[in-house]
Amino acid sequence: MLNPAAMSDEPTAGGYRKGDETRRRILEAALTAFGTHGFKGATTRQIADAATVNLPALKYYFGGKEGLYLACADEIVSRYRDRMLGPIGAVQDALPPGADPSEARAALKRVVGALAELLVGTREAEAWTAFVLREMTEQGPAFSVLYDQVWGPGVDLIAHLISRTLGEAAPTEAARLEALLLLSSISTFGIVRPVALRYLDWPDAAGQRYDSVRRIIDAQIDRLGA
Amino acid sequence: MLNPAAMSDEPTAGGYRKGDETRRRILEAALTAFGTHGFKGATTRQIADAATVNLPALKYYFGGKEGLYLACADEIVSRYRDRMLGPIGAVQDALPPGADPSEARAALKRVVGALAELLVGTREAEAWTAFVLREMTEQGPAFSVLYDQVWGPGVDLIAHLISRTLGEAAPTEAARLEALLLLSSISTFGIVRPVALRYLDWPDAAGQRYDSVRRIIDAQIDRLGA
DNA sequence: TCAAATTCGTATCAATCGATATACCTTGGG
DNA sequence: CCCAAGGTATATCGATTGATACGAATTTGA
Repeated sequence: MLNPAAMSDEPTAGGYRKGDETRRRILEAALTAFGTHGFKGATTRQIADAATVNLPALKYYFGGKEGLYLACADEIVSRYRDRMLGPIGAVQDALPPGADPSEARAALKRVVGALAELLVGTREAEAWTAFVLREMTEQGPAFSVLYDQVWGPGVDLIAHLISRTLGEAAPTEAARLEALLLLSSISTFGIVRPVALRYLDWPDAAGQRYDSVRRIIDAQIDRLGA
Repeated sequence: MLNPAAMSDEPTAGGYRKGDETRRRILEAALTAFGTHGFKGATTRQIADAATVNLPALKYYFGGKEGLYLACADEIVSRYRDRMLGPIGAVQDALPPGADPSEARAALKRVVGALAELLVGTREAEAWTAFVLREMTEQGPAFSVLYDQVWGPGVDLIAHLISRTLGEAAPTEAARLEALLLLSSISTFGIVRPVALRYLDWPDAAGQRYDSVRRIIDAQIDRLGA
């Protein structure tokens, strides 16, 4: 086969090893570049250079710039699921329909905590968050997949947990708004992290520092419905 | 004079009237374009077309694309001041050093409310918010002016009011973090407004709708220190 | 009204970017 | 060892972009 990009999303099926590794390097470089500079701001040469491959490799593996962009979106969806589906599933299992509001509050803390750790605590997620938020703003080619697979479900889940925390049967408009604002604050803190760290005089957001963020968010959740 | 861009930031001094109007049209189009698509994403032809001028007009009035970008940053600073300096001054006048925490809380509500109205309630501010937040992320040529004149003072003020609300003499790290998260949630709601409105089934963010946002933020402030 | 300053429009250049034609090297099954 | 499939590298094309040379049109003050 001449062009892996024409087949399924997964790495080359039969598979020489080397190709998958190259593919991964390109994807990694593209995530950073697109996240930092946006679709138009990132150039294919920049990405190829950062991945230490030559220009045609991008076409070879992803069919072109837009294909690479969409592959990045899929990768973000995949990584989001890898990190969040566990916590989410555990929460839903531990929260039967008739559960207590206090249990819902604890579940909300767990989910939001996991999300905050992902978005605020890891340096790599900076690019993903910027990528997703940018796509929510510009509504580019990857909008629908990111909205349907990441943003929408994320807000829905948090809105649902908030509403359960408040003792409601189903999310009210206020609960959904509260969920949007909560998710927004975490997302943005992820994006503007360099500036936020500079403002707080923090060298990084690891360890104890990240705990401060989590403590504040937990306090916000504790005060829900007060 | 051949090139107004070479002189002071303000509209042509001696001044033919028509030039100022053209200059304003270009600036308006550029704010929208840069806010929506970023520095590289927006093209000079696009901006010229939207402003119904020809291409060389951009060089004539702003010296080039980057000059126009910086002029946009200055314009944002200027508009931010026009809308916020009033409320901010009123708050500081009404809040002497020995004031009660409850007064500080009311002041915080007024300032954040004014900010929320500006960022969430007006459609034009969508571009400004996107512009500022993008610059905080990418740290482009307009970073320092926006950080020094808008972002930094804004967070500082809110942190200060939060700390006063909590009865502290000076902002602690927790207060500054809380301020960052509060400002982040408002900013992002401004950026992703189209998506947020779609999620909430709102046709727009005007009137009663905007009141809902304000009510939630007020409730968050009420719960501060609880 | 006239001349100077200002503003606007046409045409075009040079650089950059995404894409690709084409040939060469590498890998692995037989 | 061979050869087909997989992977890499060089060189270049066409389109777009920011910039600008140059002159025409308009506005202002005397």
